[in-house]
Amino acid sequence: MPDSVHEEIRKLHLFDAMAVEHFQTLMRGAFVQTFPPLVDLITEGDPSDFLHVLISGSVDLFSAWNDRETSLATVRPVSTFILAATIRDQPYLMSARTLEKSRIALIPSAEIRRIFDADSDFARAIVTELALCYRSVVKAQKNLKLRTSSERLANYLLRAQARAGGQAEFELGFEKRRLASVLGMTPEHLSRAFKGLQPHGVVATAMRVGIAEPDKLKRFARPNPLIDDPKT
Amino acid sequence: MPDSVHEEIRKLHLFDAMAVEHFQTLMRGAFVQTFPPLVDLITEGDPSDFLHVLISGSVDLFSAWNDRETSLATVRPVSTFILAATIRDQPYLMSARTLEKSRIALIPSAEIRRIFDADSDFARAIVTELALCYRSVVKAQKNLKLRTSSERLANYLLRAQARAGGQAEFELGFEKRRLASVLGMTPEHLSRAFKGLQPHGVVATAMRVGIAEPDKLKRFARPNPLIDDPKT
DNA sequence: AGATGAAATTGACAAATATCAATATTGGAG
DNA sequence: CTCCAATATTGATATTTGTCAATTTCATCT
Repeated sequence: MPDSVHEEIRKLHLFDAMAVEHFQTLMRGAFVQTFPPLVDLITEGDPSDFLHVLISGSVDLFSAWNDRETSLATVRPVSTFILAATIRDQPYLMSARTLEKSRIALIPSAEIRRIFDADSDFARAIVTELALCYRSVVKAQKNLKLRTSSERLANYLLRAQARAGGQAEFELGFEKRRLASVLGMTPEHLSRAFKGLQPHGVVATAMRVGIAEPDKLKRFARPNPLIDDPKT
Repeated sequence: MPDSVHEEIRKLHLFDAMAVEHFQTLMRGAFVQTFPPLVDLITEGDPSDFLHVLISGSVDLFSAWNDRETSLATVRPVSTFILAATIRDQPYLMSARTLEKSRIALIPSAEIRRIFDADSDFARAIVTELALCYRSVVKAQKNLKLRTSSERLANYLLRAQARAGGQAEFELGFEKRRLASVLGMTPEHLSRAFKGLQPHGVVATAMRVGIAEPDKLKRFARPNPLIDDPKT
């Protein structure tokens, strides 16, 4: 594995405080692989053999049951995924597939657990990371249970706009069918939801979205930091 | 705070490995209070001043937005709640209220964070606890996004039966209106969902539920350990 | 035991969301 | 640049879920 990747992983909050020798141990057992788009990386129910670190590209975390399937989250670089399964040495709860060509570092879970026992700085970093993950799922749960689909879309667009730097017009970033799944609705319904937001100043063309009057949209969306702010 | 309570808290996985002196420090700053039913303990958005440990009774974790409200979980003794907010020193994401008369130990969050930095055994225990919490919310999310309300009810009943020791008839444990909220539906709809499960062998009378033919119900519910097993 | 108020159920209806089929659009491959 | 296949949209309709009002059941207090 090239040193530049080491450095990038080391920069992650999860790894930046641990002892050098422990980090090197982890990296010795790890390897980097490049995957084409739409490759299944892990399948829910499988044993959690590797902690994954997404270096570049993007990954969809999803789950299936009884012929239905839903997207639970999108992983963007540089970050880890399926940390909880690794820590608990339990099967994955979600499946993962690449959305585009992606470079992923794989660190053996057994090593992670071993170093976790030996390095308390690493253990503390894991706590912070897990608490953050936990809170983000709680927010997703509130979003889903307390809001209608249009409200979820409206708030999603406001968040996407903030992520894009606050400009009035921005790229949607991924396919509408996946957005629909993330938001918990069908693609057809999403299409109509976009239309329903037109009176609130949303202009959607292909992959670009414009928010004419953010205040107007906000009056409809009623964003709330306890649901929508990824930082808290 | 009486010693018997110390012992009970000490028995919790979260506290059973930490150094004695650290545990005692925590207990010195802590206090126990008894609350009547339906008392608001915490309100989402408030700073997380205390880690709560439920000694007896039961507590509803819920959230509100825009005049709507939903139950997210029920806490049963003996366990902690709002650990993630405490660790991250961030506002609570959920509100909490007692469902019945409850005894609750309150441990100052600042102390928890201090000992967390000093005691690596404690830090490790927190990791395990958080990973468990995280996975349980992911399961709840999958339950909500992949299943219809009848399917959620059916699987809930199977889990409740397992919790009650597997007997054919068992107590529901709490009000149907709250069950409805937990399952993400209205009380009226829940009432109809119960009826809809009659052909699958469910007999519901007041607070008691009977499952005549578990296999029949399972064929409809299709329980899945990656959603329904609280242990994995 | 009877009265009382909350919770649960039922019925009629409305809204939200999904499904299916048809058409339009779009982003790439050659 | 054009065609192709996937994606997105639209329309019509079905299903699921929610709302409101009326009624019944239940638990509890006296």
